[in-house]
Amino acid sequence: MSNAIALLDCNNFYASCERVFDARLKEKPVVVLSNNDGCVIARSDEAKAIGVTMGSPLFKVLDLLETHDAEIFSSNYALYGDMSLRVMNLLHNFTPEVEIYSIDEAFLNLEPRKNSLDNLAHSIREKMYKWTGIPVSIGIAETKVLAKIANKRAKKGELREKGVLNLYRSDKTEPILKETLVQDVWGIGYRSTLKLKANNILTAWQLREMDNRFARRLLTVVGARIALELRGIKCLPFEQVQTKKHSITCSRSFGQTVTNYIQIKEAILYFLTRACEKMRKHNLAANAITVFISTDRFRPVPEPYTNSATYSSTYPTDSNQEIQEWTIKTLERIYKKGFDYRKAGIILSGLVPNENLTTRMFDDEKFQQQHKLMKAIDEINQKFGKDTVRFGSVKTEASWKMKQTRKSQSYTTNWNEILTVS
DNA sequence: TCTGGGGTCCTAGGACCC
DNA sequence: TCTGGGGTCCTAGGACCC
Repeated sequence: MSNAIALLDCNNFYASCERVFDARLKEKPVVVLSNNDGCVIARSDEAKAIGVTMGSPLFKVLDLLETHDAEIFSSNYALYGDMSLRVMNLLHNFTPEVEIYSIDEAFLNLEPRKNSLDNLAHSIREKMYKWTGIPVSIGIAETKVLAKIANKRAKKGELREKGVLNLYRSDKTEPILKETLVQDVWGIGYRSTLKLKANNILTAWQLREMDNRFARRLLTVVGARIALELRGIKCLPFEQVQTKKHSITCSRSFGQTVTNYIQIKEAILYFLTRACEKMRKHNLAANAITVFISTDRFRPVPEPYTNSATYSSTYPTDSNQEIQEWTIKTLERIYKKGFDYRKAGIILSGLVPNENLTTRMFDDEKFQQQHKLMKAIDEINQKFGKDTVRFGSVKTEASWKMKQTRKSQSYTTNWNEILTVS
């Protein structure tokens, strides 16, 4: 018998994290904002109930939130990352086969012993709440795509209280697929929905029943796989080992528009510093960098301009100095005078392990020295705080800095901000 | 005034080789 | 330069996810 797949999803994860450490927030609407305090990216049930929608710009819902005495937070990724780690680690107490899919979701590969799936799911849910304070929902089915649907359903209506729905070999699957709209199927986005609707395919059940060659022609192999998964045929592999990173991005919308080259360059080099730190933390080196800049998406001045360019090198490196040179060359190719820029970023790609990098034909000694220097700088900054040591060309305070005026404390990751009990 | 950021996978098309 | 099929590798762009 083929294994059952369970999807565990933390309810309203960021909002729930904030709640764990602040008793005041119980039964109050809570929302968490994106970077720059721009959009709502997480909502407690109470916030959903008063009509705050996912992704709404804060300025559009601020009145509503204040009327209902809601609590508003800037995102605190250190806190959420740490809470995620706790949840994921605990899962291994229940089953060895865990695939961490995102910060708040994991797939479990379960042997379908009779009547035990439901019990196991309920037990995970209860213990997870007791141990971490995070409420979770669990959906179970034959495949990942079906488990996603079961999970979504487990959060709805009467099932919400129980938080578990098991569709593995269940006769409830068919009626549920008939009620599920095609745009609510995992992997079917806006574009695919339009194509499916044009062909009169509106429900998950109709997608399941599609001729597979037609599905492939309309939606490529991606869509064809989803259709098969809906039939209970596993097409998406269960991946326990974390696959290696392929790219590292750092980008921001600016607090205000930036016009001059010097400031754009400062911002870009700041992003580069952050991305390189992350890269070395994962023991990686890059051989390519992409730089992109863009005018305001909503109010472009004088007209829309977005551009990007990539620099590829023969040798991968993990040295800031070297990548900085690539970056500046690349930025010069796309920067145009006379535009008000609102967003910029960089992507490091061609990532390889940074141990035993190929010996260079020229300047190898210089490169090895830089490699060691970077290691030393990272260690100092780790110990004494971000940017204690930095390159002279990299500024830390500037007009493009992020707005974050509503951040909670780093309860779990910073000794100075640990929870106080009185 | 105010509208996020970080990823992956797939495909088509170009460059190049035999 | 043309004639031809078959193959790989790379990149830009599209689509989707959390």
